[in-house]
Amino acid sequence: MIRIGDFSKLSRVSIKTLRYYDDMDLLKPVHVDEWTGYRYYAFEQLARLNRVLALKDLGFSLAEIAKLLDEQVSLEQLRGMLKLRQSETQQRVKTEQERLERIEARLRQIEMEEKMSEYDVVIKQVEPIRVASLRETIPAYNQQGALWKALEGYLAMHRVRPSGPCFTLYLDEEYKESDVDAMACEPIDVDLVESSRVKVQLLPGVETMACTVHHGPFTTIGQAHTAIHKWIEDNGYRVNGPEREVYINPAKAGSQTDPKTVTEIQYPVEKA
Amino acid sequence: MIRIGDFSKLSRVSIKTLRYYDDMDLLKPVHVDEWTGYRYYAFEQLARLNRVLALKDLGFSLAEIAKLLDEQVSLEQLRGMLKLRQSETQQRVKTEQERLERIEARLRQIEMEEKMSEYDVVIKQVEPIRVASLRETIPAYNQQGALWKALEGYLAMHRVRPSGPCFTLYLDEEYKESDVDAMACEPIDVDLVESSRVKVQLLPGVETMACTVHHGPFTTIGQAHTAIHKWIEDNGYRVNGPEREVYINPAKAGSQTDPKTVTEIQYPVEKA
DNA sequence: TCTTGACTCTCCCCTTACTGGATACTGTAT
DNA sequence: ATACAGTATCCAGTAAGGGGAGAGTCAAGA
Repeated sequence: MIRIGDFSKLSRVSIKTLRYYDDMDLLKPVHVDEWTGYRYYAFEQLARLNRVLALKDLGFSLAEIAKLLDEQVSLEQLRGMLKLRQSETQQRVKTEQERLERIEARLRQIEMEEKMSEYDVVIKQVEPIRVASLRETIPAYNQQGALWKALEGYLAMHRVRPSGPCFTLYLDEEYKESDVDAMACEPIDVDLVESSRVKVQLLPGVETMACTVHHGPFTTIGQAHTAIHKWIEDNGYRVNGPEREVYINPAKAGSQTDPKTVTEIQYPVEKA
Repeated sequence: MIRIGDFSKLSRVSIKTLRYYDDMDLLKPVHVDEWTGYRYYAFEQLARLNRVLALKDLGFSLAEIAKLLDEQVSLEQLRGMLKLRQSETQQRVKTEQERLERIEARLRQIEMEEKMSEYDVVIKQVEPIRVASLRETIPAYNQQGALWKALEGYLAMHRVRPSGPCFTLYLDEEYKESDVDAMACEPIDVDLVESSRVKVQLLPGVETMACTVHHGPFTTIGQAHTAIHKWIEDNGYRVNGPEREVYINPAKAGSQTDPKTVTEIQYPVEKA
């Protein structure tokens, strides 16, 4: 029987860690002096400690290891736990590799432009949402006035108030300067009768939505779209659905030049 | 100005997290009511929050992000931080991939042998160590008696006591049944004069040493060597130096059959 | 036998980026 | 006036230990 310091040197595991493993019931000393509290270990315990370290190295938590060692687990269970470990580790590898891609994209970006981008793009999950919508082909992006007037008038008429910020969906498959297929949406909580123009629908959620925020007048919103497109390409994504413009802080009276306007641009994407 | 719940919904960041970012000085509300403590945010703050999230996604800690955002950092510094992030992330990818290999090796092993191995192999770092040594070609592994008698006699004569467990180094490049080139080593702290047979030397440290523990008589130590060789091969390593047998709990009087014997087998390895 | 220095003990705080809960206060709609 | 949703602060906990304080223990030399 040897004391903790010697056992620590033999195993090259710190004293703190050994005491912690004692507390966690992972590796109890063979004897603890009743009066002094000194821990005494046996040489044979090195084998168990090695097993603990080996399992830790495979990615098991200490709680799992304690379970593995003390309730003797069947080979089938062990295999299952290893498979789980395997898939979690694969997931982590993937996550880190994607992070690496994003870092490299950032580095390329500052090499190219000699500055940090104005727009920070973040991937978020968007929940399904119920909206009152009005879809129409409009002459150009910046001519949505009539659309919103009609939709808001309809809601007001039915005494329904939106439950969140309104947004436009752009449904063209590709970029168009004119004759834009746009859908104005107002999120609603309650029921609402439809009309020939105004439809109520549940927009499906989006798992991976690339989002960025534009702060400034509508006239410059193209910059945000450009930045997010660039980000999507640089980071190995691909657009796979209609984008949204969410009017977080809408312009006064639909002004095109109100500098206090805040808009979130959202593109549904997938890994290319 | 909006309240924290609405800001949370807009940003899809939890209220708890927003309060935490306030505490951490990452994102202060534009206004805090003096009487109620209510936090009020402005729409414009979404942009900063997005920047925080984007940087977090690149792997920066919150403290680093706070620094990045508040002390405006030069482009050069930013590039440096990104490079650092890059190399750390590459390191993590590598670590996780190696872990994956170990998991897969374990899975293969239980498929093959239908049981968990007796021996758990762990990679450890071994410090440089000063030893008194006696090197000789001996007839077979299990005939080290004379070697140890001579070395221990010499130490006793000079009133020097070993500072740790003794071990044997096997210096043959390949496996040999007979005429084994072995070196008996006793770690020492103090100075010691050399003799024609006994030399004092500093054994260099080993970064990656594959270690396992054999618990049982010497006669069965071959199993441990077999197991560790298999592990080394299965896990994509290669032996790159002389192995050691460390006599953690030496057999009584050099007995070959003492069942209480504990020996650690150490092979210096590198990634193949 | 005494002393000194090395060891060991327990207890508490710290790390990261939050989450959950308890309890109290505030704001708004009916 | 009341109910209820929203918000506040404070405390505890997470994984796997690391660092340090203050007190007790062990072994060797004088």
